[in-house]
Amino acid sequence: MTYLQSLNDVQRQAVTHTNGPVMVIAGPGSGKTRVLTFRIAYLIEQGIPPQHILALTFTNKAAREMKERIAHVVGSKGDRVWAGTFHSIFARILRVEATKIDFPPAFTIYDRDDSKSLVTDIIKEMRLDTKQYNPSGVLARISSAKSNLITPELYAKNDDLVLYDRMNKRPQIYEIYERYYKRCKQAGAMDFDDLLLQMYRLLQENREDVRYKYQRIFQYVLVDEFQDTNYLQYAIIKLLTLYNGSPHNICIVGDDAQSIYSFRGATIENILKFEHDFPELVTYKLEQNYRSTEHIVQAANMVIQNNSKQIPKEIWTELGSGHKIKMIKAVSDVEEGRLVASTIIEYKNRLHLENKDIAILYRTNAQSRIFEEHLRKQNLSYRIFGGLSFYQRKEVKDILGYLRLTINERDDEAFKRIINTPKRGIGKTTTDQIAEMAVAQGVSMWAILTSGAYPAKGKLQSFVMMIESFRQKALDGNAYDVALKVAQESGIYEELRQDPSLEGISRLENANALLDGIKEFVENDNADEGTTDRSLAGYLANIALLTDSDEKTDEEPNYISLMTTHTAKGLEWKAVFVVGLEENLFPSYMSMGSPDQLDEERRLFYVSITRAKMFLALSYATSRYQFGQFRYNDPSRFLEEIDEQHFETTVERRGKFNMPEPKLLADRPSRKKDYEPRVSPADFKPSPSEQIAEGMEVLHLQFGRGKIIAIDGARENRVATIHFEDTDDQERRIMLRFAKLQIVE
DNA sequence: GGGGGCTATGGGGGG
DNA sequence: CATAGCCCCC
Repeated sequence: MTYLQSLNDVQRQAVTHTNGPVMVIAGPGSGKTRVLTFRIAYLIEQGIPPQHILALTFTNKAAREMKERIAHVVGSKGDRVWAGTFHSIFARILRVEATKIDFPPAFTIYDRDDSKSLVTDIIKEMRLDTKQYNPSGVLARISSAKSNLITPELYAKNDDLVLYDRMNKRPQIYEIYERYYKRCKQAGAMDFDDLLLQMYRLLQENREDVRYKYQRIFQYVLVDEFQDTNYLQYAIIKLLTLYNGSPHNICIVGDDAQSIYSFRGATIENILKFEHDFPELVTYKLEQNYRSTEHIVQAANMVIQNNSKQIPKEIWTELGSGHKIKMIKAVSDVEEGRLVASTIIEYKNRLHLENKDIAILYRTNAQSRIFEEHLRKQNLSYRIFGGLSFYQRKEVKDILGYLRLTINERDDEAFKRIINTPKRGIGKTTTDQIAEMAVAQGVSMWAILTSGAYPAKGKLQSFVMMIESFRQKALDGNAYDVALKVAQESGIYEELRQDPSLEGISRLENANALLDGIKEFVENDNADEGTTDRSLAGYLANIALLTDSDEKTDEEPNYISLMTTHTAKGLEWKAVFVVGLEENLFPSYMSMGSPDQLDEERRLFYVSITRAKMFLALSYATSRYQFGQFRYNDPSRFLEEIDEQHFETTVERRGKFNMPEPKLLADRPSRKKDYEPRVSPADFKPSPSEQIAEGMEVLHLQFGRGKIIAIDGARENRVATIHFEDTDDQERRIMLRFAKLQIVE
């Protein structure tokens, strides 16, 4: 057990305290993954059979890393540990137990697009307005209800929820939820939340035999990133660990300061409830940071102190004071891209860093483009994580749609996707009629075609026969055989081959890559991802839960990483650039309204800066193109929370913080959420910028009515000084090239 | 009834 | 800047 010697005292205690409830509060870089994996290895060495250990994580990457490191210590028997994401472990169990909760074993997993399209259909069927009942918003309500274990029946009976919806002029959400729930069930489909909700139902509802079975299997339960669990996830964990006679062998690991997923229902309440539910709990705090040098750690400590609620702890490091934080200021998003790219080149030369040592972290995916352009210009190789996943590309989803309908004939979302893809002359009118009949009769669209309810003649007949031939193939062939037949006979291959454009070629490559992936899956008997199910259904379940960051790449692994701050959690690099540090972007304008949400943005910033081992650079742009408009934002409040002793350069300061190009900014920082248009966009007709002159009265979408006091600069660079009476009587300087202004007659 | 092109609209983070 | 809805033509 030599590995135990590599741990510090607290880490070792957390590893070897195996019986009873344990909570490990693990600061950034404090060796959390080591503790988790060594704990599992230690359990196995103590004689606990690996198949009785359950380790739940939030990402596939974390699960994979854990499994690899367990295998490193205990060898191949580590493979039998139940280690995976909540969603993948539950999907695996649900597939085995599906019939007990009235789902087909080959149930479909609806992704976000499927869910959204179904919700949109339902809203339209109910003859409601899709603007008032914005599908994403409705889906968010449904998702949040599910995460809080509120079924459609409970939703309708819940006064708070119903009142809230009524106040928001969406009183029928409860009914949409009801219909949505029924339709998923009818389609033999589960959305991401259902993987949790149905798992709960499986264990809870009159299924004592099933519950006992899994309580017996999972004798030791570990939960990573516990601060990110929602009410429902904790409810499931309790069903597995909190019962009469339970040894309470549960270990939760997390850090309240790194809780960044409340938007998907995560609640810090779970930590408080955990202490209450398991009173004999023993807590260990990992406070020594082995990742970053002092300026970074202290800056992080300072930032997080501004949050009101937190478990007291002080992160410290022995790695020396290290380098100070670099501040990069740009006048525009484009300049920010250029400066970051040139700083990277300088770092590489001066500090001998490689691409793989460097990351650029941004708040929103939309920011990636500019950095991408500049890195390419400088011949720096990079990889963008997140964004459109491989499995979300059209050509890939089309093939997957056929495979889905092949194994689950009730999968209406797949049906709608492929009925006329590629074009085979079955149009909207026909599809709508089939869909309408299916809803009216409470059966699947496929059933409408095959029961004779809708005469399947000609093109429809051929479609039915084609799908049936795929089903036949699925019976006597493997997943790859079916996929190949689909690609060839559906017409997808043909269509892609006929597209000679670069984009078309790349789409054909994607289709081929998908087939290769399926082949690999079929041939790989080692069950590396904890899946022993090599069937088509097994394949589809597996990839439904993969994200972009899980994909393998052929490229040599020496690239600069670009990803969102959320995706970066759990990762580390020698040099980290956190970019776009502006009010309304980071913190996001969506979070400006509530202190709780601002605290979460701050935790996100805390997570971001603690990814850096040696070099941290923070950047912002005073103006950026956003939502089709040039906008001016103040530097992020988070920057002011770091003491200037931690910054590399002392710059001329304006108040606490220096603001470049002060002339382009309003007199005082305007930290207001006045992003509601002051002028109705429907009535707004921007005038050509050449026509705008001194003395005119103009309208601006955000700032409202104003008078042009002066114009200076020439041609493209004309800047108008405008006095807006609607917004705090402020004067703003706006570049006419970008501003959209309407002249008032 | 089906297909293609255009306009309008909305836009956060993820399994 | 991407997708949905709409209009017009076949």
